[in-house]
Amino acid sequence: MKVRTRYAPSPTGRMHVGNLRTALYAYLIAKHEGGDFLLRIEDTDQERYVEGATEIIYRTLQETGLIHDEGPDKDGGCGPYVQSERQKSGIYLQYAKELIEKGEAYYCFCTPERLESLRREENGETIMSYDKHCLHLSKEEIEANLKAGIPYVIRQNNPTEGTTTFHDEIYGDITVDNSELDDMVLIKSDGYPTYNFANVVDDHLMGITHVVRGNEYLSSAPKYNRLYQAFGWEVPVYVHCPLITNEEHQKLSKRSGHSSYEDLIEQGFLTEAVVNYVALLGWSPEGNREIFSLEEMVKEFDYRRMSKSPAVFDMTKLKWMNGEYMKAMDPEKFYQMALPYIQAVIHKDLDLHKIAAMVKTRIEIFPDIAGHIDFFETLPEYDASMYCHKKMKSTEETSLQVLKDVLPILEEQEDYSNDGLYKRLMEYVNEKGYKTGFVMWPIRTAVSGKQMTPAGATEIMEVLGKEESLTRIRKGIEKLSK
RNA sequence: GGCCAAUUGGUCAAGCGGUCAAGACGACGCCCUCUCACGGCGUAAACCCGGGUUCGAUUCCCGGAUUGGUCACCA
Repeated sequence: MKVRTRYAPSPTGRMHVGNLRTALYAYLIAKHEGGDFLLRIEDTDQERYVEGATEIIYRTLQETGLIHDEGPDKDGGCGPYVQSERQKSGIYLQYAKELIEKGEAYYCFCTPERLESLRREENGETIMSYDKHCLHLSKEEIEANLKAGIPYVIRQNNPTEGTTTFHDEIYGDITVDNSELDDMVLIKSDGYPTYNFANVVDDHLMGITHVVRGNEYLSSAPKYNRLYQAFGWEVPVYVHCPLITNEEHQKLSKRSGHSSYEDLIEQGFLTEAVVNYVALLGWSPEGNREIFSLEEMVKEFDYRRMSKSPAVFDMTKLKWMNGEYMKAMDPEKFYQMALPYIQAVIHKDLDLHKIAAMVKTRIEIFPDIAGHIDFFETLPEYDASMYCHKKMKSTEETSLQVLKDVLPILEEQEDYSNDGLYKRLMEYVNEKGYKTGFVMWPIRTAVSGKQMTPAGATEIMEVLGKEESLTRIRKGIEKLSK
């Protein structure tokens, strides 16, 4: 049978990295087997619906390369793929009624007030379990209530004795007492299905073979089994993904600042790196490789190698991985992407290609660029003590001497290419019997005003050009002469 | 609190009864070097705690501890 998985997000905002990973795994499981990956929009909660959120979903899937085979915009014969549209056709109510016929569900007319009285507080958490009050309503009472237009929901009728076991590919068999199974709402009083119900109905109708979802649904999974059984449907393969947490081992929240894909992109991360990194949180390939393109992941992915325990989202490692992608990137593409960050700092007419190349192996994320190249634009204020460097054996005195020696040489020098400058300066170095750094350190300091730079002295001068380089060196001499 | 799950270095993780317990990030050190980075080499750093089972447990079983998830007319 052809593998079919789906990603079924709610349009409530940006795509959380946990959701992104779930979507990724669903995609990989399907594609690894040559199956189909579908997109279904679960918008049954009109209150939480966020304008534009559906577009974010499309865009994110597009950018990350998780291309769906079927979805609202790609009819594969299982449509509609938006739950609110499916709802209009009345399918959920129809299936719920089928369950009522079978005695697996029942109408509930309980008021919010009565429900409220069922709540209790436990460790600051409000918890509630329904008492099957309306299960015992007579046929006549139900008819009367319905006729009177009293608002109702439809609840699942779960047994109170025995146990239910369901199987998860990652977590194995999980058995719970049926007494733990609450009579969850299937159809809300507004006529919309709940997530739990719509999910089961739609997954079945759309022929989903592997249900890939977050581990937070693990505890409600037994109820799903009961639903499938009640319908007499085949239970799909469940693949629950371990949680992704923040550094404090708490569920990633919007507050984390890096909880969504778009947050990360705004922070200067590359899509490929984010996808690659997130894939490795909760899954490990065979062997020691860590850098994978999406295509390579499709080939390698085996959900049996997923882990059960939650993983901390480690920004430090993501940054490292991003740096790896930066270094591996095509130079021209890197230049294009880095350009806005460079131009935010450099307004002079300098060779931006060269500057981009300098910075390529030195940054992890794009915003790092500014701190590396700001000195090209203007020479920062710096202290004369910066000329002292014990390893280069240079002091303020020796630096002054070197700069004075070198100034006329550089004034004469016509070829301001990196190679040309280096060659000429090395002549001076050799002539004097100095160490290279002894001469280069003061020059680089004068020309950049910084402790560290993304390039050597001569390379910087090449970009700065003769005039500016000389100005800065003279300024250095002046500073050291005081 | 009930239920469920998880538990290997700071983090991601390999391991699936016998290993000096992989690898990666990070940290630290060395080399390379016109600074910093890149690159190369290396060091430190872990099986939550008890009981079993077994000739032998990180690995299997049972308890405990800890952490997390869940207990909505949200998904």
